[in-house]
Amino acid sequence: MHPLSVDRRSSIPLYCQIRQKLLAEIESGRAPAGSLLPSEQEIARQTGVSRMTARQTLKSLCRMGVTVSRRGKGTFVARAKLDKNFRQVRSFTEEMKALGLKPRSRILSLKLVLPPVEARQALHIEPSVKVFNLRRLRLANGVPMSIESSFLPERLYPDFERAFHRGMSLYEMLENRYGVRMEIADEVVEADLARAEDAELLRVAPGSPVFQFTRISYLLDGRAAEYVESVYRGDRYRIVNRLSRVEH
Amino acid sequence: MHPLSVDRRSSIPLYCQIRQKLLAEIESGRAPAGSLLPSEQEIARQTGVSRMTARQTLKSLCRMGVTVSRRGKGTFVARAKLDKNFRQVRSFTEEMKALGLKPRSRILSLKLVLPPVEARQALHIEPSVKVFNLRRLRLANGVPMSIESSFLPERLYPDFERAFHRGMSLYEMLENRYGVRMEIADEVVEADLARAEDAELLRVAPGSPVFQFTRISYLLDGRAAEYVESVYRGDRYRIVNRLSRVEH
DNA sequence: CAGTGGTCTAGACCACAGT
DNA sequence: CTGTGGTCTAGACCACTGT
Repeated sequence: MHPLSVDRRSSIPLYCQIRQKLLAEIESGRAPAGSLLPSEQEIARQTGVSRMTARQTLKSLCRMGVTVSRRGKGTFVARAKLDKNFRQVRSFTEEMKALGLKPRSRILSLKLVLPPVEARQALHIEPSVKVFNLRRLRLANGVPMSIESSFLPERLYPDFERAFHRGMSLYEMLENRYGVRMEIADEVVEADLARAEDAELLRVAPGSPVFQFTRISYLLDGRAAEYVESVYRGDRYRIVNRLSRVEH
Repeated sequence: MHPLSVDRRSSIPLYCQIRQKLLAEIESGRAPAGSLLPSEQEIARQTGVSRMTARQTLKSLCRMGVTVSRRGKGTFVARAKLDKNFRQVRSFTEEMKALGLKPRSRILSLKLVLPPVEARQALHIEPSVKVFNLRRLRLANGVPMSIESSFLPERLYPDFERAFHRGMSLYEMLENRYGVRMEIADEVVEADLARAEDAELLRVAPGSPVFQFTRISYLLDGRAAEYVESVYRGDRYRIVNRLSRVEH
């Protein structure tokens, strides 16, 4: 294990600097799965930070799923980190890039519509109020991956229909143009069979296995700002998750 | 919002006491989604704890997905907490109880076998070494939910075949009898169609949508201690997840 | 016993948001 | 400007693990 050190003139928080060094040790294989990381005391001694700061480093790694800590024993390296993080709000674009794939989208339709009842309930919208419905086909390296149907309340996104163009990142645009930032999202995943029209777009046989995602995104003030239904190809997509024994 | 207080004679950590009170406010509806919780300073003032302890309370709620914190703004209540937590290592029994369902199991088979190649690779076992294979049908309120096939290395669990009986919790037994505790697990979920023999056990039509779970559980020292393949009925099971904007 | 992480204190300075 | 959460310090006592 390389000796640890920090740069106190840097604007990067000390615990982040130390975390980066420890992550480098782990990713390089110098700290393999099951091995013991330096203790809080030891990190504090080597770097000159206080024990609370050293502790913050180790807790952070623990929450990332990279390590496991046990009182009286120490902090141990867990298995190699997984490529997909199921816990974080991410756009399709971000997710595909993280997997090393080239994302692309095709807009299937963009209309102002009366929302289906599920979207209306999720968005707490009165009957007869219209919302924007954006349907897109999502591709990775040119291969169809999913169909995404977003419902966006009109009052939150005035003039959306004209402002949104192909190739734009929806989340970036909502944040930059409307100052709307999704802070948290609830997602439900179901296993289903591809319906004929979806199958055609996804280029799979009708009745093929698919994931059905339903997502409701919320703002800081608790308002629902997006309702999304997506169909993912079961043969090209998998959910990966790391579980911890304890609730942090 | 009720005034906060703590009992310093209690053995429950102060931040947990405060967290319980805040959770009660949220669950009762007195602190609805989008409302502002007391600030760190305010909690410290009301309870007499230090600001760092008050802070620990709010960070903990944030990590549980109950709140969202923003510098300069405060800590806001997120939507009602979801019933299933996809992040925590849980047995089928624990999970069903959390959903208010009555779990039951039927042992389909328990044999010492040469493991399939996937299990062998996951468990890092040499060819020709045998492992225990426990196959169980899982039921909730009497309705078949899933088929679970666990592969357990013989050397970790001597005499397992004779010690394990129906009705026992596998995880409890592994911990109590063998001192083996799964600290972390990696899980992969795929969408698939029910094969004929699984469909019969699950009482669904062949070709029905199912979730295919693959789980590898690890000990503190990084050793793989369990490889599990499960098939869940797609019509009775759904994955629920809460996503946060930030990586904690 | 010494070493580990878990909790806690009473301060400090900072970046950011809203006035 | 005040108030918020984010980072950080230099101590403290505790529960748990190993020898």
